[in-house]
Amino acid sequence: MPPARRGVVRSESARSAILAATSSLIERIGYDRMTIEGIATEAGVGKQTIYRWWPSKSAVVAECLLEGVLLPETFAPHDTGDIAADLTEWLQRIYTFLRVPAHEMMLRSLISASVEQPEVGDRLSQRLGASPEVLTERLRVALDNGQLKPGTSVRAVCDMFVGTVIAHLLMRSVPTAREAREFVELILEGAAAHR
Amino acid sequence: MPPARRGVVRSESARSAILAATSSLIERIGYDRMTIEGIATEAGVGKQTIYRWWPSKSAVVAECLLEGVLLPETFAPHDTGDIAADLTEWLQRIYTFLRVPAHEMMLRSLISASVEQPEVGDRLSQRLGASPEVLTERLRVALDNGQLKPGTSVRAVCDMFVGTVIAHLLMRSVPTAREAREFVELILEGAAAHR
Amino acid sequence: MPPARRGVVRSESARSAILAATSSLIERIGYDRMTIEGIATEAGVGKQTIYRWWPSKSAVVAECLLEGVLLPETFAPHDTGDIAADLTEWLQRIYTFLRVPAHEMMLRSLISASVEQPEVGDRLSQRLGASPEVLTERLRVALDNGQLKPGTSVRAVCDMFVGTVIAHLLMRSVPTAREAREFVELILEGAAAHR
Amino acid sequence: MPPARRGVVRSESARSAILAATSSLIERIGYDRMTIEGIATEAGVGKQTIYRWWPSKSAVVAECLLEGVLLPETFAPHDTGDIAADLTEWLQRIYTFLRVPAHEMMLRSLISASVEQPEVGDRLSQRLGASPEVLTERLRVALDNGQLKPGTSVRAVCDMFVGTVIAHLLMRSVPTAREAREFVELILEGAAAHR
DNA sequence: TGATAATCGAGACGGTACGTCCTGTCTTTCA
DNA sequence: TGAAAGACAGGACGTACCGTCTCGATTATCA
Repeated sequence: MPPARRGVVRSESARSAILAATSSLIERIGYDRMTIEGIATEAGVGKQTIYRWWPSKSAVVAECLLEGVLLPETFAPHDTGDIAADLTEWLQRIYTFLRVPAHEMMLRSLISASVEQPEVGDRLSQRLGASPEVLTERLRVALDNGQLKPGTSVRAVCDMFVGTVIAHLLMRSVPTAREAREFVELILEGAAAHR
Repeated sequence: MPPARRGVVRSESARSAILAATSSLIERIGYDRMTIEGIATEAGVGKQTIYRWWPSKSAVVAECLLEGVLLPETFAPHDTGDIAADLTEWLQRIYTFLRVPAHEMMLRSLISASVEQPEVGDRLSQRLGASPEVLTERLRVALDNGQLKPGTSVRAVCDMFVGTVIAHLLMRSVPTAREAREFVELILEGAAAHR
Repeated sequence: MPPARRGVVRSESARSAILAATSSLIERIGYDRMTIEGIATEAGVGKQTIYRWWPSKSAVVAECLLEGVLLPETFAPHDTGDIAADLTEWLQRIYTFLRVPAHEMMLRSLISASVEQPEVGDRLSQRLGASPEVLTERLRVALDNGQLKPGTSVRAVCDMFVGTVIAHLLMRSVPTAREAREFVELILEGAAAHR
Repeated sequence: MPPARRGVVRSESARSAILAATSSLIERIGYDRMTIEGIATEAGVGKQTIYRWWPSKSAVVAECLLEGVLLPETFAPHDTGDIAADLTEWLQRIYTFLRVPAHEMMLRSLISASVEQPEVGDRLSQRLGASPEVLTERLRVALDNGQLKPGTSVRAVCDMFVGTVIAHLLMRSVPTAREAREFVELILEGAAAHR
């Protein structure tokens, strides 16, 4: 039997207030201008309560992403059987989301956080649907169906998708729906089974 | 004719000392931990001299990139006639560069700076060779040679290359030389002229 | 033949603009918050033009006092033959002047300047009429008339008058007309010829 | 009942270190050249800890005076029964003290501080012994003894003493012992009961 | 049923950096 | 060649946060 710790347990209400405050602040003022003190005040919590459970601002953000407090929608590609159509629609959905300035800023904030904390980057690409569990799965299905050329590196395709989204965020140029389609075609033709 | 301003002109020695100090600091401690005061001290310059000419830390970094003080090598792809070989070699050169931890940190720093200042992002991709002036040119040659399928969006290909490099930086996973080759093949097959 | 100095001579208009600006600023914001740069801007003059001719802010103020730009009225005691009445009226005139807040602040400013530059203190007491040339003269007349006891130290009486005014300025308690009269009586009885 | 504040209380050690540092600096370099940053460094304290408890440099000085950290001796006049002798000795003691350059500078510093903060002026005259509690008491005794003329304004006499000391400080002319005696005689004769 | 132990809110603390303001010097151009 | 304009190195300002700490109050377990 473990030594069975004594004393008050961690307050769930404090924890969720912190995550909510973080989420709210990152949307309103962005990651860089958000401060630990600001989070604490917004959450009605002592600063120490944050430092007790998280080592850094970026760690709090990472947990926000994990909990879905931040970026609640998950951009998983659908499966209609047509891989090109599915991916195009998925990419367009992401770009549509990014056309809302608050969303664009928030995602750019998450890139900042990723620089400090790689974990945030992982969770971010997970949310975008470009994670092993989601996009990979969809691509594997396409591979099995013969829609992709055997031997295609699923990971490379993922990286390309995530990378391009990030590159566009950094350069502040969200592509049009048409460009998104061209982009998918470009990649898929490389990976397509040449019938 | 302009009113012909009177008084001392901007000091070139102060300007270059600031850029040199910025470059040195970003390599040694990274963008986030670098401060304006630190730059001023390192450059032997008053803080105000920095604020007089640049609005922010990221703007100084942008000018460093422009001047080639930071990241002096330009990763332009060669032109041996074989587009696949050239791009592979180019990508491998970048990844080799990134395998030096100081370089990796510096590029990650530049991503941080890009979040604040889109201009840094532009200059960064320029330095990586993935700019209209360099990579584009190489791709256009390949297009003309018939090595690429007509109608291929050169910009999309560029974005993909830059994006992937950035994605790998954020996730701290620099690909091997073999993965770099696979990656080029994947993209180029999509864009290749099907002979 | 004298060496006949060449070039533009000192600009009188610049000099007077500087004194006027100093005077205006000291009235509006007080000595401590007034800056050399502020004077230069207000006077439409280069900073160096001030530094060329005066060693410090307080020296400019001293010259303002000397020129009568600042504190133009001179508070000389009259001579009606009755020394007590004359000094009482004189002191009341000063205290009436000080009851205007802007004047009180200005005089307090001049105390600040005196701490840095004793010359300002001299000029200040001169303006108040408590200088060798004015008050002393009036007292000497009273001495000769037999209104003051022989051997009275005229300088001591002056110091007492100036000192009391300064003490009241520092403690922000400007005496009433009645208190001023009592004050003169107190001093003069000590110095009065006991008939 | 007050809301019973929670959390850490004010650190007494920080407070006294600040007062000690202020006192030391004002003696060494004077009020005007003393800076808040200098005090903080000297006291081994964060700047904010000073700003948290005092609104300005002069307020810190005022508290130093109150605590007796600065100017620890109090120049109270003695009571030997002879009011003239007591006051003369008292004034001479002050002037002897002022003949030490460091002391003279310190008192001049306190005049600077008084301009900004009237409270400093009050405390200063208190320390000089010319406060309601000390000099007044001595004069009242003299009044009761019949050494002073009934109706003499004790406050006026006080103001005159303090004022003269301040005037001499500003004009950098510390009187000799003989002048101090003459001065007391001048005032006291005015207030003396004419036997 | 206390004593013990951990959490909580609050916020003071020693620090670092911010971005602004001013100092006193120096340099350039104009009249 | 004096004056305006204003850049420069330096340094202090007062503010904002950092991450650590201590306080008193509040639970929850252990003895």
